[in-house]
Formats: sequence, C-alpha cells, structure tokens
Amino acid sequence: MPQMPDFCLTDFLPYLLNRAAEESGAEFARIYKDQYGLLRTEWRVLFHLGEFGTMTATEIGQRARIHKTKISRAVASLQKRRLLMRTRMERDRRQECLTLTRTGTKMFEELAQAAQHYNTALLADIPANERAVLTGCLHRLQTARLAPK
Amino acid sequence: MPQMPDFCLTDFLPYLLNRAAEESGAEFARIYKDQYGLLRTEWRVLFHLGEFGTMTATEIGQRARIHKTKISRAVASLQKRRLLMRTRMERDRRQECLTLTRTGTKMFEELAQAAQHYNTALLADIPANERAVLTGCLHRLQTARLAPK
DNA sequence: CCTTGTTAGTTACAAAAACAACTATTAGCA
DNA sequence: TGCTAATAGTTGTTTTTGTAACTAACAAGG
Repeated sequence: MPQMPDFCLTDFLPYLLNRAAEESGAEFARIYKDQYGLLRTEWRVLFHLGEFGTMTATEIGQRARIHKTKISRAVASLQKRRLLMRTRMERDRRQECLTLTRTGTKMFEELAQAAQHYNTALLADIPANERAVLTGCLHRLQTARLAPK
Repeated sequence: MPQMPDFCLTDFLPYLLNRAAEESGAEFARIYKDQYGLLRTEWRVLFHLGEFGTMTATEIGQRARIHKTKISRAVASLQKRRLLMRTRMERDRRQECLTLTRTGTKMFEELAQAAQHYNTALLADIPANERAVLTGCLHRLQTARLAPK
C-alpha cells in the first residue's frame, strides 16, 4: 500500500493553524472584549483604519478578508460609539469613507501598543531565526490557493 | 518616544495565524462540508475518534480543546447519522464511550486520506527545512499561555 | 444513610455568524 | 434616453456558537 507512513491529523496544517490561532489569541481577545467592549470584527476594522488610514468598507473587507455584512454591522456599531465617522463619497455616492475619530484613534493606539507587547511576549521563546521563517510561511499560507476547482 | 519602530498589525501573530488558518483550510472545509455533510466540529470529533480510537466526550474535548456543548451536539449528530456508537461505561455511568461505526471509520479513512494529500499540497512550496520550523512553532504556540492572570 | 461538592453530559436561551434578498447608485451601451 | 448589468452597502432570516443553568451519577465525610 503506497501510503505515506504515520501522517497524524494533529499535524494537519489547517488544524494546527487553527489551534495555534485560538490559543495564542485568547488572552488578547479578552483585552479588546472585556476592557474595550469590542467584538472581534470591530477590533479588526478599527485596526485596519488605524493602521492604513481612511478607506471604504469594501476596501477593509478585501484587505482583511471579512464579509461585507460583518463589516457593515461592525462599522455601524463603531459609529454609534463615536469611534469612527462615515462620509459619503461625492464621485460615487454609493460608497463612503470611514475615518477614525479622535477617540477611535486613541483606542486604536492603545490596542496597537498592547498588541505589540503581546506579540513580543508570544515570540519570546522562539529563536529569532525561526521567527522570520514562521511569519514568512504564514504569509504564504495566507494566500494559499490550491485546486481552483 | 521609546516605541519599537514599524510594528505592523498585519504581522500580529494571532491575526496572521487566523488568516493563514482560514485561507489554507477553506478549500478542505468544502470537502467535509459539501461532500460529506459534516460541520467543522463534527469533522474534528470524527478525526479524533478515528485517529486515537474509542474515547469519551470529555476526553475529545480536552485533546481538541472544544467546549463540551459543541462536542455534545456533534456527537448527537454523528450518532443520528450512524457514524458512531455510544455505550455507557459501567464503572461510571455518567460517561459513555464513543466509537466509530464501520461507516464512520470508512468516512474517517477517506477524509484522512484527503487531508493528507491536501496537507502535502499546502506544504509543497515550502522548503523542507522550513516545514519543521513551522510545525514546531505552531505546536509551541498551541500551548502558549501568557499572563495567567 | 445523608449532606455537600464534583463531574459527565444535555438543554435552553442569548449572541454572533452565514446566507440570501434587498435598496440605491453607477456604468455600459444600444 | 432607457435598458440591463454591476457594485456599495444594508437588512432580514436561518444556522451555529457561547453562556449558563440543568439532570444524573458519583465521591467523601459526618
């Protein structure tokens, strides 16, 4: 039987990645949830606007690979809390620019700082040379497209 | 300002891991969902039973880090489809052993095979020496516990 | 025994996600 | 212009998840 020997499903990459993602992120999730009252999608929208500046909802969706309905609700919630402003574009009145308010920017900066520290702690016991390999691989896996059906 | 320069949130490890997990696993998810009609938790329960043999619900939960309510529902669904059998333990009649039926085992084997091929394809364009580093890091991140509050 | 506490698993209800259908606006083109 | 198609974003409905409360079984000490 020409089967590769002892492939263990606990080493199945998508599973391994999921586990690593959940476990490594759980502690940080409590920060933006409990301390800042943000949902995960809201935190992601916030950090994309904070990191890359004003942009449209669709653009966030493309960058972060989030479905537009999730974005829509996250944006609505962030706006209600006065963390961002929306302004209709003139050249195309379907779309609107999203910009963080001063409060939103402040929250972003605090969370970004926390994220950075958290990240450092996560990487603490991984040798420097392995870190580059890790993030490199992850970036490649992020765009992995296999059999395009 | 003593801030570490240019930390980009798109390199924030939990985010990166999540993205990589979702993107790299999406194609495989369609297999167990569309072709086998399984939910993600169901697939995980199936593969733990297939990989490690008969065990109790709690044990699956501990190994796979899945909450017991999710396990409970997945098990109920798998049983209804005759993919597993449950038998009460005699020495402790609260718990029950879960065992794959013949059909369940067959499905597991097919999916395990598919997973293995999928995994190989995913790793195809990652140099062999980097693969070891990647999986090693992921295993460590899986058990990452920071500030134990 | 009988109380108290713990554990295995289920169920009920609330929160969040997935999916589909919708409005409003623009673009292409006959 | 006026028709069709496409796009930005929203809303409504159904699944799935998360949280908490629950039942049943055990365990340990009085």
